[in-house]
Amino acid sequence: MPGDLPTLRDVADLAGVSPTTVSRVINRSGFVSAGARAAIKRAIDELGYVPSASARGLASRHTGLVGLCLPVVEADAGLLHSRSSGPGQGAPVCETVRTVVEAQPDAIFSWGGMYFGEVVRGAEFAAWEAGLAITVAMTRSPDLEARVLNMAGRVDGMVVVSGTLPGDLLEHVARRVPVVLLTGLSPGSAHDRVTVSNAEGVERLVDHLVTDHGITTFEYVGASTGTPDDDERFRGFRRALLRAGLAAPEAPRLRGDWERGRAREIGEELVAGLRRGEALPGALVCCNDNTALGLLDVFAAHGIRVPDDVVITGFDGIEAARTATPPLTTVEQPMAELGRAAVEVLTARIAVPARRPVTMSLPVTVAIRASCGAHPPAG
Amino acid sequence: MPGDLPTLRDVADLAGVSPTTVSRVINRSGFVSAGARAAIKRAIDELGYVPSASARGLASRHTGLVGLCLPVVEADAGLLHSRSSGPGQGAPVCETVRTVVEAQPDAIFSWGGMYFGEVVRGAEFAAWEAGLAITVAMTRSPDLEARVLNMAGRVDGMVVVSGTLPGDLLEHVARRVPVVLLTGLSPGSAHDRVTVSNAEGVERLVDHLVTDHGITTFEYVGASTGTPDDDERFRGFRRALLRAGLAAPEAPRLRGDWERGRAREIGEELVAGLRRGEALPGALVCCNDNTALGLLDVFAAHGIRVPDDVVITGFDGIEAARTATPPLTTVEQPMAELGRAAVEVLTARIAVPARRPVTMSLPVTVAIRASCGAHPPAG
DNA sequence: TTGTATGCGTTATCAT
DNA sequence: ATGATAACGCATACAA
Repeated sequence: MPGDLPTLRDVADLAGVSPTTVSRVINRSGFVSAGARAAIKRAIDELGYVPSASARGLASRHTGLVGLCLPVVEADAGLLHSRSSGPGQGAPVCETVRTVVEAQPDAIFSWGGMYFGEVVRGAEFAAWEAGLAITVAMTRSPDLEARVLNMAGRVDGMVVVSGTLPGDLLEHVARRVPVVLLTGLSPGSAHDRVTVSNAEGVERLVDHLVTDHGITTFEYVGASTGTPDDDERFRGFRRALLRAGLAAPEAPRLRGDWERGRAREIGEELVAGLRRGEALPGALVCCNDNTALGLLDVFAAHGIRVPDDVVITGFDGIEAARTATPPLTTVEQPMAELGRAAVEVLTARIAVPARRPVTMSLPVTVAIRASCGAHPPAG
Repeated sequence: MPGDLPTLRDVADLAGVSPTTVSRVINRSGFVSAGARAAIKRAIDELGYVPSASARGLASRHTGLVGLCLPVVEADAGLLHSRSSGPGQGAPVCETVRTVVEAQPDAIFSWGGMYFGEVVRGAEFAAWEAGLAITVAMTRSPDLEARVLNMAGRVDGMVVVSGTLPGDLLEHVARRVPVVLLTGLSPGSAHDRVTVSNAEGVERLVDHLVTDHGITTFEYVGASTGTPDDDERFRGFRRALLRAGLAAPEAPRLRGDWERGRAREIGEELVAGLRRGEALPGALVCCNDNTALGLLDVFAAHGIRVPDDVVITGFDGIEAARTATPPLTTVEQPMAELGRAAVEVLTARIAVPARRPVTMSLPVTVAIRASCGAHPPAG
């Protein structure tokens, strides 16, 4: 068939050499005469030849691709809902301009405020450095298993944000390709892992609250039980309090679900308690920024002043934390570095499959801002 | 070899059926008895079988992958520079916490302020809906050609942000897979294209400046010559002025390069001119937000008040535009929608290769904010 | 430095 | 509903 794509054999024929020789120049294996190389290059762009990754992968047993499994977050479902007629029929040209005075007042951007976008960027960077390409998927519900296995069959290794895959699926995947778990540790698991210093971060943050702001009563606002990152962060919280000789609960007494919506409900309950005469703690240390921002929303609505009436802190360092009112004191995770580190650990694992599992913990940054009572840096 | 991965044939043997039948259940082709299907499923997860995408792609002649070529932007090179020892040897565990009072004062995030992150997100969404996966690459310099062709050989189609690939490379790629150009039109090209209403957006914006703010003198701050998007935007600028009966230049008299850094230099020149007695125009209409933000930087430093002394507007709608001081009036591009639309056009093209090229233009939103003198919405 | 032969794991075609 | 068989396009021993 003339409409067919040119193959390596076509190039070889046109250049008057054997397929092997063509393969050699494609793979830069050397041992090719200058003349042959030139003839082949000419043939390649005369034919517009592009090597088939499928055939290469099949023959060489590796693909040069690494996969990234990201969680799907709150706003993602709601976004991108404005279905148009679709590009299927004809030439869909629409020339419209809308004018708005203030766009997306409370919009929560997806990918966790581009939070995971940063991870992708770091991962892409590391992959590029290693001569690899990346494929990305958000693990959405219908058909999750088929799609994830599909990715597993396509890559040399996968980075999985922990918690995004059911355990059995994860193990199925891991039987085929190396897996690096990102952020969050399930103790005893046999996989490589990249995480951040969750406990140490919160510990330093609380130290600051105790030492520099003299706060003595604390409440931790956690996520649902059994979430490794949350557990770690609470551990740091508790440790700091105990070291300071303050009372510390055995477990979080307030629990959200990482999301701003649920945090608002918790905020409302706190306000209701306040109305009943229950005092607010000196500080509410939240498991993440979204939770803290939700509380901020509610307190602002009820005239409760932060940090004057209560101090609020977060964890993550999402963009919205910096631009919140007041700006949020938080523990910043190096998201891009996490992505990069995960891919670096993965490539190391691919190179040496037998090496025992490694855990890499990245440093975090405590960002002191107004929500804990800090004054803006003197101009 | 026992360390080898199980194949479809292994599954067939264990289930006591032929490879064809196994293939049928994997591909949901139907025509398989319930008994056979059950036996096969059991065999699959007993063996931990995962189909090889390479083999599938080779046999079926399509991969279920679409590629995204993104441009590499200003800050990307500088970011991610903090090389550590690398995870290569041993277990690299570092537990550190740094404390900062205010992080990244002027940080320009990469991916154009996550600008292209939004595109990726939209593309991933559309791909997912179509049962496809995506692979992403920033087209970095060393080895660009090899890497891009690599992607081309791996996918069923590619979305290319226009301007990121040299023309001959683009054509090489396009000889093998369908290509959709994103944003920016090179007239006469034979590819599908997705863009936004550049001209209309700026036109409406200038209309607003003329009608509602009574501005009569304008200057357009463009990008380097021959940039399609910039040309379009200038066209809208000029059209609006002419319609209003105002003087309009034939071409931009001020030119940056899309980046904040160069924009600052332009700003300095403007300030120098002012010192020499040249008046500022009523409004500086910029080709993009970064350019506008650069001007804002310089004017703030020199005590020139925006919008009182001069009005500044942008284009794009990046996050930094919303949080700038003052918030920037701009034309917002629907980035995620662009990504989605591009992939939708691509899948349509893959389905019907012969159809003639389509151009899809997405509506933009004029976001009126303080930098043009608008008052915040009444509470 | 170059060529020959074989097999990678799946789908597709054609039978049955 | 199921099976046999032939590609698919390349890498990789191995031979020359």
